[in-house]
Amino acid sequence: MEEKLEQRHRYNNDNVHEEEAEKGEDSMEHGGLSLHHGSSMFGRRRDEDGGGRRGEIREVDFFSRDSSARRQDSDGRSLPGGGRDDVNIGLNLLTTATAAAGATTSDCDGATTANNQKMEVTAVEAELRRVSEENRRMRGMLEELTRSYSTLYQQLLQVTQQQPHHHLPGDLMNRSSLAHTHLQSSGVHSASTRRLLDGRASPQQHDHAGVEDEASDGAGDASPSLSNAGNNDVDGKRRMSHQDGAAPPMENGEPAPAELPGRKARVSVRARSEAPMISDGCQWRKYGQKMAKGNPCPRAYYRCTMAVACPVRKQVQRCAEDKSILITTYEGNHNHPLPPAATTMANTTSAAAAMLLSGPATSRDGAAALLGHPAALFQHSFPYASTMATLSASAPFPTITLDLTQPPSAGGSGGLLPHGLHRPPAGGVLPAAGALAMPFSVPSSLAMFLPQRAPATLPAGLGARQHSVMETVTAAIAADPNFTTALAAAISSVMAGGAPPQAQTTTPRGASHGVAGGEGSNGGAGAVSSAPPATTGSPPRFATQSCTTSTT
DNA sequence: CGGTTTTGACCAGCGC
DNA sequence: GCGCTGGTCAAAACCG
Repeated sequence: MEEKLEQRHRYNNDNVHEEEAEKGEDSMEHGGLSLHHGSSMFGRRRDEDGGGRRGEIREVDFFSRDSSARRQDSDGRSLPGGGRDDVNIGLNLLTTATAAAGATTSDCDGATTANNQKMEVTAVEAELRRVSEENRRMRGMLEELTRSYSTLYQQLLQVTQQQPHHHLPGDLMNRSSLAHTHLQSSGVHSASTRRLLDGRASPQQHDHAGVEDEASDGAGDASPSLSNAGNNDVDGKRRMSHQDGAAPPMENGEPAPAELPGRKARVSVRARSEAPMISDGCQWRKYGQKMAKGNPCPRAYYRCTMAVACPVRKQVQRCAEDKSILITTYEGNHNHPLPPAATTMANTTSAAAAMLLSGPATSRDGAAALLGHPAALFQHSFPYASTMATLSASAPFPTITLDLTQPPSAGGSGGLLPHGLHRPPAGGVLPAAGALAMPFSVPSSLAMFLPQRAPATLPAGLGARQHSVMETVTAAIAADPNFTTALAAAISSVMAGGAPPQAQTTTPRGASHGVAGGEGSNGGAGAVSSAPPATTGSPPRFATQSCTTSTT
């Protein structure tokens, strides 16, 4: 517990440092901002309401003044006396009455006082009535909101339920994540709902999902992670030894995710970014760097450090063909709660990984064959995200590539186009940028993970942050014919703290940050499994020293 | 001082 | 067996 707190604290501090050093915004802040933004959707409304309410209360408290002001505004001239008509009239009348009474009876002081008190009581009662009415109205609004949420959620479930069973694993995972996010965000933890979600899991996925849920609960937070896909192995050697197909045993006492033998999924996220790093909401530590064959830019290896034994790793490398593209490959499951900023990407990558692993393919080549339906599944989950399931000829793991290099603007209609499945060039897990260019635009919810997009796509730096939550929602909706699903996804991202507004670019630390060419981070992927702290903000720094990267 | 990055060494798998 | 490659380790350097 204390460890977690410490880690979070550290996370916060780090983010703060990064922000201060770089863009002035860190992932945590993103998280915070995201939350703000996220809540702003409702919160703003609430604020407005509150303001209105406050205004109303002020009216009550300073009624005469407000009334006067209104008068002046509407009439265009000041009506000092008239402005107080409503309120003062009463007083005047009272005074008049009192005076009149006084005229008849000289000892009216006691009566006057009594009348004043009576008036005060009446006023207070009236105010109480008004406040009560206000409360009733607010309660109604809350109920309406709750009802709307429930309805939306039900619709989401229905939509996802309509999918063919074989699509369930990934979908379930995604839905589960969404649900968890929603539940967490709304503070509603319905056991029945969870059961419903878990129960829908395919037999294979069911156990895993259940276990994961439990684990997540234990952690006090859902931890969408890459995957169930897989590779929980903490160390590469173990992973290597598991390549024979044996499912990873247990990790941290947690049963390894159900995964088809011989398959280890990886989720690769391609994001166009000139920035050194994109933050995916997680905290990473670089543990190695290698020059990869066929790519002038070194490949950096990162390990998630948000939890002591988190098995999630990621590789960051710039695309050889297009150095403006960062390729981040995620592997493994987070065994810890993720910050809000990390959930969206985590959900996305989890779904992708699960989809890849849940396919019928039993061999590497077979995996390629399975790409068809997973893509469909993924599209269902994230219709507006382009996905390309690719299988590397050289990699022992099936890899699905999420291409987020297309500008959101292209997306609207593009999202409706069928996905193309590509086989990566031999010898490379990651397809060339050109070859992989996809017809789909990046969903706003995911776009937020892109550090800095090409000028055309997103305003660099702070500008990107100015995207509103509503933009995210509308973009998602616009990109998806399925309103419910899109809305759910958008809300999920918002509630998860992935406020679009912040371009989550991780800021590189120190000189390493920059990447000129290097691998920056991209965290985008992180989301995949990790969504690191996003740092946003200030203009990216480019270090000329190396192509590699940075941490998020 | 503690955490992160750098970087050369080491290990394992694979193809020839 | 050897070389290549991918991936990881770990000591030293670096940084806040």
